[in-house]
Amino acid sequence: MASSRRQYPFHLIEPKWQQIWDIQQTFRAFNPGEEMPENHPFARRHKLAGKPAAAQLPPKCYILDMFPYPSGVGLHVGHPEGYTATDILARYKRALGFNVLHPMGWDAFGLPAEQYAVKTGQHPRQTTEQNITTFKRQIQSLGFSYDWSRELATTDPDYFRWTQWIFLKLYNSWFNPETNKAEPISRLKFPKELDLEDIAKSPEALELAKLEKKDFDVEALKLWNRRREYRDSRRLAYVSEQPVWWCEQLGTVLANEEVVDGKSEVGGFAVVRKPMRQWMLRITAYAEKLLADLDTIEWSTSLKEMQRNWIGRSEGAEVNFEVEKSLVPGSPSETIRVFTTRPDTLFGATYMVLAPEHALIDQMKRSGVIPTHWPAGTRNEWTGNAENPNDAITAYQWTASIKSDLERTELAKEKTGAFTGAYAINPVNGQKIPIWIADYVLASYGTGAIMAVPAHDTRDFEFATKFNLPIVQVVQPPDPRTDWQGFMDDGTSVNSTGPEISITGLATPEAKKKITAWLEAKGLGKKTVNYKLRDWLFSRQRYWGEPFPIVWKKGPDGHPYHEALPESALPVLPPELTDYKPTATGEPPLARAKDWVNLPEGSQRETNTMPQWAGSCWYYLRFLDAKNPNAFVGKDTEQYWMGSQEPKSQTPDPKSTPGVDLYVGGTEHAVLHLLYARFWHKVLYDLGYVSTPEPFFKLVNQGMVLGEDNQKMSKSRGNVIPVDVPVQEVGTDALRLFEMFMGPLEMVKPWSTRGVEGVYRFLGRVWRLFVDEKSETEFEQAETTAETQRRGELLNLIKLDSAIKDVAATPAQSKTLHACIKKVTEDLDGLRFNTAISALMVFVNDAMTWETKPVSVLRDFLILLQPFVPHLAEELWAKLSIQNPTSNIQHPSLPYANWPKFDPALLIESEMEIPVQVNGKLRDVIKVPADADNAALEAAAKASEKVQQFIAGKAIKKVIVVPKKLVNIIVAG
RNA sequence: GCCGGUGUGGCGAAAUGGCAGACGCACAGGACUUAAAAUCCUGGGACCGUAAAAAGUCGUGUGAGUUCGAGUCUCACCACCGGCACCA
Repeated sequence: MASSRRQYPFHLIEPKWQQIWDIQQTFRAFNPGEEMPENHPFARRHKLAGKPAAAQLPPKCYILDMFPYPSGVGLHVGHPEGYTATDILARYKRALGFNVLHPMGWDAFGLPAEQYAVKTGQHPRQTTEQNITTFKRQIQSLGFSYDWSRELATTDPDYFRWTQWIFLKLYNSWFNPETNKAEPISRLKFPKELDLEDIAKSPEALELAKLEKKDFDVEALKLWNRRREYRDSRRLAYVSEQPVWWCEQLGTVLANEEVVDGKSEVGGFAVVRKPMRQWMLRITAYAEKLLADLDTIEWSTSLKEMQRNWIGRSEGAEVNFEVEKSLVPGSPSETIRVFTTRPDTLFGATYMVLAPEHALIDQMKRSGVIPTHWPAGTRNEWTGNAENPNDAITAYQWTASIKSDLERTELAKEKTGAFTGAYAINPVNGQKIPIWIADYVLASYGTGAIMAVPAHDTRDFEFATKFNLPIVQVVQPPDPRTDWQGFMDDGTSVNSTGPEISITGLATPEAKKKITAWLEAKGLGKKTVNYKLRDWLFSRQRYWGEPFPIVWKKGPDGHPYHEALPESALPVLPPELTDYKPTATGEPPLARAKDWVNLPEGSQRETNTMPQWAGSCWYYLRFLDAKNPNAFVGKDTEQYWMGSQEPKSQTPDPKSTPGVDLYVGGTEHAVLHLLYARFWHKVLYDLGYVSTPEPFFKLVNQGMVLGEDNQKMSKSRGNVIPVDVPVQEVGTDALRLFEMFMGPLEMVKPWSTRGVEGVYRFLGRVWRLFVDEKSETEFEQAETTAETQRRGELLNLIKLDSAIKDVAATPAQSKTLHACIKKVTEDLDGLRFNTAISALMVFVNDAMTWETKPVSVLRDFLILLQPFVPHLAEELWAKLSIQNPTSNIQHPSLPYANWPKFDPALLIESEMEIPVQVNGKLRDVIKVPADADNAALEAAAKASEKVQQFIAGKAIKKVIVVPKKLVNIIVAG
């Protein structure tokens, strides 16, 4: 292809316009109150030059891409798909009159730069900056209309100081269940026993006493400690010692969301459960809001479903089972609390299972509920090889603890467990049921304990079958032929009558209601909602991330506690290191910087860093006000860009939506970034820092672009096409156009080099629709001899085709144009880029045959073309303007030219072609006047010769006439 | 296993319940050219026909249904893609 003649001089046109846009700052978006340069095309379009901008700005439109992680490899042709879609929309919305915010930045913290640093000693900042340079060059070569003045990187101290600031807001807030929102921690009410009765016991008094007398009130200190613990345990950012995912190869802990199939999402390394002290964010407090508010936003069903599944809400009941009293006199009674979604099956509970890590197990050992010998009548398959219950439990707990979760899930083909020797009492019928421990019950979900109903739960059924435990039917399937064993759906309760309560004969929903009410009345349980969602593990043992604005101190009794740094201490910069590995003792790399860690007054800095997701949780807010030194975003600015606004009555009539108007990105962030960002946004909303409860009003996932071989693009397959290749060979405009022409945005679709050439040919046709062939030949000859730096000017040699005249359009030409306007406009509104492009092609195919080409028609066409193919459209627009100055005076800048409005009157035909069917089969197409009434249509249809062949001599039973559409004649026989 | 999505020519794909295959790729024929490239014009679902047409029949994963009429709506099934997966 390289040897063939260029379709048009894109190699000169594209750099030329990118430079003009850059110098003119064409796509700079203006904030309320910002001064606008006199000659900026946006100011001219909206007549805002020299006026106070605040009140005058047109409605906003915020169009956002998921900002990339700048890897060293650069972009391949799959990357620009989403960027192209948003850019087309941004340019379209500008033409409609919106104030469009379309920014780009870098999600730049991350593991690859750090791993490279460990290997080579090169500072991650240096690697990151190099990668950003590469990415930026490539993205800029694609001609997107980003406002680069708002560019940001999450690794900039001016950025992450506000990430740390938001962390302080989380740290200094708690979730008040009464108001159902986050509130400052200062408003936390202490329980009575922790209330300060005596000012002398206040922390301040305590500190004074300590300093002056080297002595303190022990009681006051205890109270002070307990108050602090109480408060710290309720913060939205809190420290917790609990089993977390530890990845040895990555040298860090990971969040639930970052662990896939028992392996790290990054790198696919093994992960193990390990109890560690970690920072957590209380996302579970927002489970209900995160779920409910999905109904208020326009996301794809599949994406919403993914979030719903991840949040995993289930309604059910908690039920208390008394453990059968121990033989030790005077020992306290114990209760096992279980969660079930099927309280209606309570009569079928024939045993109980505790997770191996359940805290009650140790307590039961201590209280003697667990017997020292196997109870009489214990079956052989229940005891295994263990001498006594204690040994059995200890052995099983040990086996379970050394299993990784990979083994626990992947190898769990067969159920395992151990009998504790103890029994519980089923509250509905007083029956004694054995208590087991088994790792198919997870400590982290519900109460960590279950009542097992083997008749109506697959897992319980498997377990009961293996260990020979009783299986009792309590639900009758609606269809009597269905086997009740393992029947899990709704049916009718049977065998469900006890001394105080009966639900026999009730349908499942009623049975649930009745038994739950009874449990509540007896104090034996209550209606409960459970979520799969866990709190967000928020610390990482890494170097290249945001340090926590937290220090650790020791109380007078030596007890460590944490404290937030003041806002004035932000940003907390990471220390300079030469070695980026974790320490030999397994501490994070930051711990190597002793001078940094140990503060003069004796406290120590937190050495964990935040996860990569922190920076991306709020970057869309920083874009609004990227340079603001005083706030993470200015209040008026936030309200303008994120708040919903009444549509202003002007032409055109744009409407704004709350939050980001359009967010486009890959589906890989469904339960990571998109859930975390919603969570932070809701906290900021509760605290009054943002105007909307949801950040992203409309979200579209672009489908993946596969390699030409229909496989996902990857280095190992060797099918990766870097963006630079098509940009060199056919230009950015052709690349952009093909990205959108391949098919619907959301679909997965394969790359096609031939296809790119096809749209490139189309652009050549557009070019030839406008330019004079002779002048182009002269240009080409001049180009071969000209010096490189003068070539850009040679474009001026190219003249417009002499058929382009400043004359009125013929009716047929107007019709072609307006059909195109209608289709492109409607398709852009529906994000159907591929069909919009086909409409542009239809227009060009027709216009190529015109003997005279009216300037006004071509100008409107260029406005339609401009969002897709901005460089070529600008070049042709400029030529039209130069050669037809009078007619273009009110259109100085193509990106801000008014989007044409389609006139339905121009599309009305005088004659129409109407298909005629006989018995539903097409037999003829007849020409009729457009205003023909039903009777005339019917008569014309019957008069058709072809139709006559099928209806002659037959009885007409019925005639269906659809005005302007079709006639269908139904005949007998 | 559960949830979501998608099945239409050789290929990417279009079609408010109303002419299936717009637009493009690939292909074939022609024009221009010494020739090629580029460009322009023409053709095209399959089958059956025919010198060539016309006419006809069948066609949107499979099978049923609703309807004057179904790619589109309903039910059942099959295949592929994505997500979740001992979550009680």
